[in-house]
Amino acid sequence: MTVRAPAMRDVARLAGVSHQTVSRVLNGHPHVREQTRLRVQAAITELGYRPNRAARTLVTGRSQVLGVVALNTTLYGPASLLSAFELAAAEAGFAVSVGSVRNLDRTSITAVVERHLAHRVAGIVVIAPVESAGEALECLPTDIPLVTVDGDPRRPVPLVTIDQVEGGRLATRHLLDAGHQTVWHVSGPADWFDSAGRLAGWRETLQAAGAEVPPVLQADWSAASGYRCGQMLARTPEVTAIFTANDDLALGVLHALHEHGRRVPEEVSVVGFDDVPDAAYFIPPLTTVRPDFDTVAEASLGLLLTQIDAGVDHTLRQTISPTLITRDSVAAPR
Amino acid sequence: MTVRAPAMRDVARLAGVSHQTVSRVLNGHPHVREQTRLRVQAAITELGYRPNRAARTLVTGRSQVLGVVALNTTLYGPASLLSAFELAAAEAGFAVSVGSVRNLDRTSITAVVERHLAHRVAGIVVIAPVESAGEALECLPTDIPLVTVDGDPRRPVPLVTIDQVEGGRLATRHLLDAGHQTVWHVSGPADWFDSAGRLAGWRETLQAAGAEVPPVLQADWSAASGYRCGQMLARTPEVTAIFTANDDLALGVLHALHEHGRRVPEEVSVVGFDDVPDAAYFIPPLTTVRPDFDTVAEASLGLLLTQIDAGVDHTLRQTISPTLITRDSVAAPR
DNA sequence: GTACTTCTTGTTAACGTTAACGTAATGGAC
DNA sequence: GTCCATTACGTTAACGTTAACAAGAAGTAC
Repeated sequence: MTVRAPAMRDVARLAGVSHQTVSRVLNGHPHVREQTRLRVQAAITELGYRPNRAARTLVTGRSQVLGVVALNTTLYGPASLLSAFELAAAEAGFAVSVGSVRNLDRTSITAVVERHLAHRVAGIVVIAPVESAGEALECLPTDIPLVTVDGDPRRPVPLVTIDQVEGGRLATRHLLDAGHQTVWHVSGPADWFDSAGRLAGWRETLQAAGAEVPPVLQADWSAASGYRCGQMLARTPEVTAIFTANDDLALGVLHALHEHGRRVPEEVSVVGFDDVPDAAYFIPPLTTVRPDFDTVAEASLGLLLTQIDAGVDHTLRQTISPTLITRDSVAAPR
Repeated sequence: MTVRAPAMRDVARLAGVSHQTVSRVLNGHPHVREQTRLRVQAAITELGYRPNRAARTLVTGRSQVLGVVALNTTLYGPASLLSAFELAAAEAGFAVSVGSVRNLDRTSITAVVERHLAHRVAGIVVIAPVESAGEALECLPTDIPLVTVDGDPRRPVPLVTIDQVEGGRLATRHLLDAGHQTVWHVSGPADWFDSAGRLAGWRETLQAAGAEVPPVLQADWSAASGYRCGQMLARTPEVTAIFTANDDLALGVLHALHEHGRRVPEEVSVVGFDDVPDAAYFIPPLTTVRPDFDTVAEASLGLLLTQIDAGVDHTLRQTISPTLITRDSVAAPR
C-alpha cells in the first residue's frame, strides 16, 4: 500500500507551526519571521511536500489554469500559435489545458468550454479562425475572462488578431511594384477569416492601383489544392504574378508551374503567406508574409491577465501587423 | 456583483432530494429511480449547474486530467503527436494539460512534472526524444502512471515508440533495391533517439548488403542544415542516393542539388522521413517514411489508461512500425 | 409471519487549502 | 506609564464534492 501524500498539516507539525503559517510561507505573505520561514521550507523539502492545487482551487474558486480551445490541426499557423501561447503562459505561472476540437462548430466549442468551466479555469482562449466559431461564442457565459485569437473582427469580444488585410496588401503591392499588370490570388477556405482578410487586402490593393481584378481561385490550405489551382494558372499565359493565401498553397503552385515548364520568377512571380520554416528552401526560395505568432501569443495572454486582474472587459482589442519577407520568387515581368 | 455559481446542494434543494442523490445521478450510479433521475436532471439544466471538478479531485485524490511534457517546437513529428494525443484523450473523457519546455533537460522536465503532480493529474506523458530527458525521468516519483513517447528504449519505463531502426532500414533497402551501390545519410541531431535509430537502421542495412558505409553528415532537423549538407553532397560525384533523417532536411538537400544542376531522381535519388503534408509537392515529390502518429497517440493513451486502472507497470512497451511511401524522388542510377 | 436480500434514499464525515478573525508580543510616540 | 500600530503567529470555518454508513421500503424464500 502507498502512504498518503504529505499535506500542509504534516509540514506544520514537523516545523512546529500551524498550517496557516505554512500556507503563508507558500504564498509569500509578509509578516513571517525569516527563521520560521526557513524551518517551514526545510520541513517542506524533507517531506517532499507538494501543495494540492485542487484544494486551493476549491477554496479560492479559481485555478491557475488557462483553457484553450483549438482546432485539431497541424497547420503551421494554429500550431505555432498554440505552442507560443503555452510557453508564455508557463512563464506567467499558468498551466494550460488544451481542448482540441475536430470542427469549430457550436456544439464542439460549447462542449470544450463547458469542460474548461467545470475545471474553474482562470481564463479561456479561443482560437477561432472561422465563421462558425464566432456564432458559438455568442452563447457562452460572459462572466469569465475570454480572448479570441484570429476571430471575427466584427464581434464584441476581446480579440487579438493578425492584420490579414494588411498582409494581403503587402504581398499584392510588392508584386505590383515589381511591375506586374495585375496579381492572381489563390485563396484559402472561404469560411476562414484569414482567407477573407488576405483576399480583401489583395482586392483592395488591385482596385486602388487601377489594376484588373482576376477571378479568385478558391482552395483549402493544402499543397494539393494549391497544385490543382496551379495547373490552371500555368495554362493561362497572361498570368505573371500569383499571391497565395499560405505557403503550402504556394508550394503546390510552384510545383504545378515547374511541371508546366513555367519558370519562377522569370516567367511567373509567386508570394506566399506564413513564412513556414521550409519556405526559404522551396524552389525557388519563397517571398512571403510573416505573421509574428510570438507577439500574438503574448498579446492574448496579456489581455487575459488584464481581465483576470481587473475584471472582464469586452472592448479589449489588439492587432498585430505582419511583415514581408523577400526572397527569390518575385521578379519583374518580361 | 455576481451570484455564486450553483452547487450540488442547490440542485438537490430544487429537485427535493439530498445532494448525495444528485452526485449519484451525475456519476451514473445504479439504484436511482428513473423518476428521481429525471427530476434531478431537470433541476441541473434549469439552474445551469456545472460540477466543480476541483472539489471532486480533492476528495477522490485524482483528477480527470492527463499531463503532457512536450518540447516547445513546431517540428512536424512532435506537433502531430501532441495533436493526436489531445484528441484521443478528449474522446476518453480526459482533459490534457500541456507543459511545454524549451529544453528537455532535467531541471525543466522536473519543474513541469512537479506542476502536473501538484494538480494531481491522473497520468503523465513525456515526449522525450532526447538523451537528457531519459536522465530526468530517473529521479521522478514512481507511483504515478507515466508513459514515455519516443524515449530511450533501454530504460525501464513504459514506452511507446516508432520503430526508427526499421524506418532507416526501409529507406536504405529501397534505395539499394533500386540499384544504388551505397546510400549517403544526412542525420538529425546526435542526441535525439529518432536520429540514432534511423542512423542505426541505415548503417545496419548497408553492412548487411556488403555496401560501403559513407561518412555521416550531421545536421539538425532544419531545411537550412539540410541545404548545407546538400551542397557538399552535390559536389561529390559518386553520390547517387541520399537518405535524410527527415523531410525538412530532404527539402534542403533537394534545393542544393537543384542549385548545382544535379537532377533528382535521374542523377541522385533522395528519401526522407515523416511524410509531412507538403512532401508530395516537393520538386520532385518525395519518397519518404511515414510514422503513424495517430497510432502512437492511441497506444500511449492506452498504456496510460491501463496503468490508471490496474496500477503502475514499468514493463509496458509498444512499438509502431512506419511504412514507406514511394513517390518520384527515387530511380535507378545511370 | 420471519428472515434475508435488494433497492432507494439520506446523514455525516472527510479531502487540503485559504480567508477571516483573534491574540499575544513588540516598539514607538507622547 | 498609556495608547496604538505593527508584527507574528494560531484557531475556526468555510469551499463542493465523494465515501461510508445507516435506514426504511419492497420484494422473496421458507
